[in-house]
Amino acid sequence: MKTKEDIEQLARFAKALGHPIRISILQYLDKQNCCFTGDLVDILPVAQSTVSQHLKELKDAGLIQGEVNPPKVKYCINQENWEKAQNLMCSFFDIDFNKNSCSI
Amino acid sequence: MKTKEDIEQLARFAKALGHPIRISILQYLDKQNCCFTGDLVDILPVAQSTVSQHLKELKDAGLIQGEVNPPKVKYCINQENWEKAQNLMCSFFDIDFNKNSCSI
DNA sequence: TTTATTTATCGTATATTTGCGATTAACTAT
DNA sequence: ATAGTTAATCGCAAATATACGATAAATAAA
Repeated sequence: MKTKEDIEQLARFAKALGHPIRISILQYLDKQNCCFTGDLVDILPVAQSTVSQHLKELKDAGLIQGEVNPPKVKYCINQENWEKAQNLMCSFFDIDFNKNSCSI
Repeated sequence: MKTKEDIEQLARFAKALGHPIRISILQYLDKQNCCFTGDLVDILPVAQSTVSQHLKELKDAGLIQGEVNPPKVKYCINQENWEKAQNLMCSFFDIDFNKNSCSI
């Protein structure tokens, strides 16, 4: 959380998290590991095109990735960026990741 | 991160964090403990009215609070909601707060 | 080839966000 | 009472976000 780049990256991640539908999508993906667009359309209270749009935003933010499996698309968390978001957020909130180092 | 309310609350917090200027403000407040609007206007690359607007959004989200000290206004982090945001974010990212319980 | 399935994209409408200068409000100090 | 200081608010413009139905693309199945 020192550099301008970190601040901007954190803001981008946070912005992507700034909608209940997108939080729900990420939560579901984290739980299920992966899923198809259709699975999300089934459980979310918005139209299919709207779900697609939110998926695109999460993908643009780098938080998820899609694997085309025609005619379906399988979405997963992008682990690398997910951890990056985690780290930035923890650093921002002063949460010490090494709390559990517990070397006695 | 179970209820609809938690999801919506987290999204509100995240949305408030979704702009570099607001991240910078919160970071500064966290570091300095408190400060006046003018201090922020001095260090941020936007107009005074724009800073005020971002402060209003952070206040509306509950992340900061202002104490009128005419003609100045002193802003601080709202600790209660700050911790709430921390908790929601940690729970969302599956970060165990009790990692440091380390009871041997 | 036609049909069905799934998802992205387009076009559109509406709402929200962002940023600015100008003004107003609320005080202090003179 | 007047002037000065600080910060919020207003009015505006431009950009972005949100949501939807309709359409298109890409493929599998018939």
